Amino acid sequence: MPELPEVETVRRGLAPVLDGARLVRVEARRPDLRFALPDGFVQRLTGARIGTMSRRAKYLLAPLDRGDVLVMHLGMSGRFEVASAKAKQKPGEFHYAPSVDEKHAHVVFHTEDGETVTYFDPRRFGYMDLIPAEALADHPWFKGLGPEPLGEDFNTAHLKAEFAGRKQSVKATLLDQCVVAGLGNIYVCEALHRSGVAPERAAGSLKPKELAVLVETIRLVLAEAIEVGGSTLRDYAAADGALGYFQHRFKVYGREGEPCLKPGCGGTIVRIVQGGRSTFFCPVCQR
DNA sequence: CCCACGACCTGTGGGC
DNA sequence: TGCCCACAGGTCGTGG
Repeated sequence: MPELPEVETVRRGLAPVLDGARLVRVEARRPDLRFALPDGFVQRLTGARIGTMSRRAKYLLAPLDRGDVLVMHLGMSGRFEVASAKAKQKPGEFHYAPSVDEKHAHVVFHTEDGETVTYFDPRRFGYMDLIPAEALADHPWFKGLGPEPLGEDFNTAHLKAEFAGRKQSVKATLLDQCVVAGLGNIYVCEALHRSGVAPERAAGSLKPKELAVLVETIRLVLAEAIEVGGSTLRDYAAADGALGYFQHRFKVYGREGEPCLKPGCGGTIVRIVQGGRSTFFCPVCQR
């Protein structure tokens, strides 16, 4: 479920292997993911050294010493697996089974240190591109992006300005990456539930107090998810090297028909469809 | 300009 | 057991 917390968790899992690493071999096992891989993808990466892995919204960024930035988006089903050379030396502790999903292993990066990073993506909604560093900010994928929800530019004043006069539902508005960058279907549902705001409300109808609560709640929900991802990341790393998915107990998402977990609420979670996507909420405590 | 909706692609799980 | 449909974390383009 690659929303911001998952992408951040993936970044943290890849950083120890890719930060400062030189790529000695790159395999593009098919010419395209969601979009065609850029011209010379393999050649432009082979021999390049990666700087420090970073993240913007749901994009992973690997800056190269040649001036390009390798930009990666996980789409719906993208994930990485790391096969560590060191890990292979301790077969009792680590076990990597590269053939489990060979069919969807679309891109493979080999580092000078003997590490292998494999990108899997069954649905192929993910994508990669090489973009000159100086052109990143003006690139269509990044130009209109809203602030990072965990940064200081995301605050009540920002949300007030973005929500002002909007008739669109607050659910759909929060999914808009131009309003705030990195939220997805799950964490919007979770943040609205925790804030006590009904998803069908027009964004422009939220009161200042509700906006303030929403800002703080979004931060909390994402920060907690990153924390969970961090601890799960250690488990995964110890188990099989897979990155990108982890367990999380959600309060509303996927809980249709189950009792609301807000203390004293007593409501039942319902599922509706907004913009073709499922929204889960409690009609009792979300108003 | 704003918004709803279908498309993209494949896998999985539930119901019959 | 097998088949068919609904649905799945995200964007992007089209059309009203």
